[in-house]
Amino acid sequence: MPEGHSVHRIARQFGRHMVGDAVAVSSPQGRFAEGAALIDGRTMTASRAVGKQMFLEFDEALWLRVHLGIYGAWDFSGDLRQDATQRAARGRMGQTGMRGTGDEGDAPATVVGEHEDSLSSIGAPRRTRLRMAEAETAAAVEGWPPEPIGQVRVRLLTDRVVADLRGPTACEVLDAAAVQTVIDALGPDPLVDDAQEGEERMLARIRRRRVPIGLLLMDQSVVSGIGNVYRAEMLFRARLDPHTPGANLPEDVIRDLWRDWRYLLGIGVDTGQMMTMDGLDEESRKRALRNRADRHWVYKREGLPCRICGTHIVLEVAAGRKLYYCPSCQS
DNA sequence: GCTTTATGGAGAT
DNA sequence: TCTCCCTAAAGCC
Repeated sequence: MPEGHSVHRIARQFGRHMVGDAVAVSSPQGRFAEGAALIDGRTMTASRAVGKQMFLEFDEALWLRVHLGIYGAWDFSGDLRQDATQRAARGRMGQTGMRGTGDEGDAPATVVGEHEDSLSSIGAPRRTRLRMAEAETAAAVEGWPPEPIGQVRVRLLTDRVVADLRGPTACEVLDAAAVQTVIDALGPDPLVDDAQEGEERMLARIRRRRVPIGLLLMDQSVVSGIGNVYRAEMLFRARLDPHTPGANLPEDVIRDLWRDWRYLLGIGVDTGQMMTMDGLDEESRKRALRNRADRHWVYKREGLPCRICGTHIVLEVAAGRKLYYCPSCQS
């Protein structure tokens, strides 16, 4: 369940491991059989992310658009090695397979790990494999390519790497014009748009709305990539009442929101985690990495004391989504 | 075992 | 504002 940072990370994964290669495309589950046939065997030529949307280009003509929604996930397995330089640059992500669901470091059980030597008898490339259901994993690690586990909507397979997609909200093949139409409808993304131009776009889109800022930050036509976690955390960091209409916000407050999003997204893409309490001492930082409950200011902390003032964090349902905030600090 | 929950969004009303 | 869809894992007997 990704916000913008993980979608960018996934796009980057495809850029590293599949762009430039011929890809066998299939739909083990069957629900994407027609779409898969359109791009099967083509070479992947580009990988892009805008907000929570990802676009994979095949042979410079057809694009696969994927939106993961709440449940969607990509699982990579196979030979995910890089040369030494790239590997060092990638940092911890290079150590394991990757599940594109968000905080990759969150659940230790998510990654089974590398099996560098375990399959040396068949000379298989080093592979990593996601744990779906524990009992099935051992079998899945054997052989290449691995058997799809669970409901795999799309499988992208090259000589060395396989990527399985499950549970996406959107998965379709588009031409370039249709891709542009989708992108045009989206608000600015700090990793796509020029910093200044993006700031102006977000500012304009917020200032003309009477809708509460708590909803506007989640509106992908206002600004791209913010989800429920970043929404709650950004509002706290700005000490903003979520109910404030966008049009009532001073211009510099909105500019600061854009800059904070740019900042947080950068951290998220670099680390794979939604670290929203920067400036922590080392011990707190380690604790935050170990334990999701220690990672945020307000998200999922309803009823707990605010880290700043001690007031109990409030949970309110807004437009069907859970909104967390401190009624004292954010007023 | 069964129920609940999740970092989304589209479409109907 | 409501309903529905998508799937896996955590939580709760």
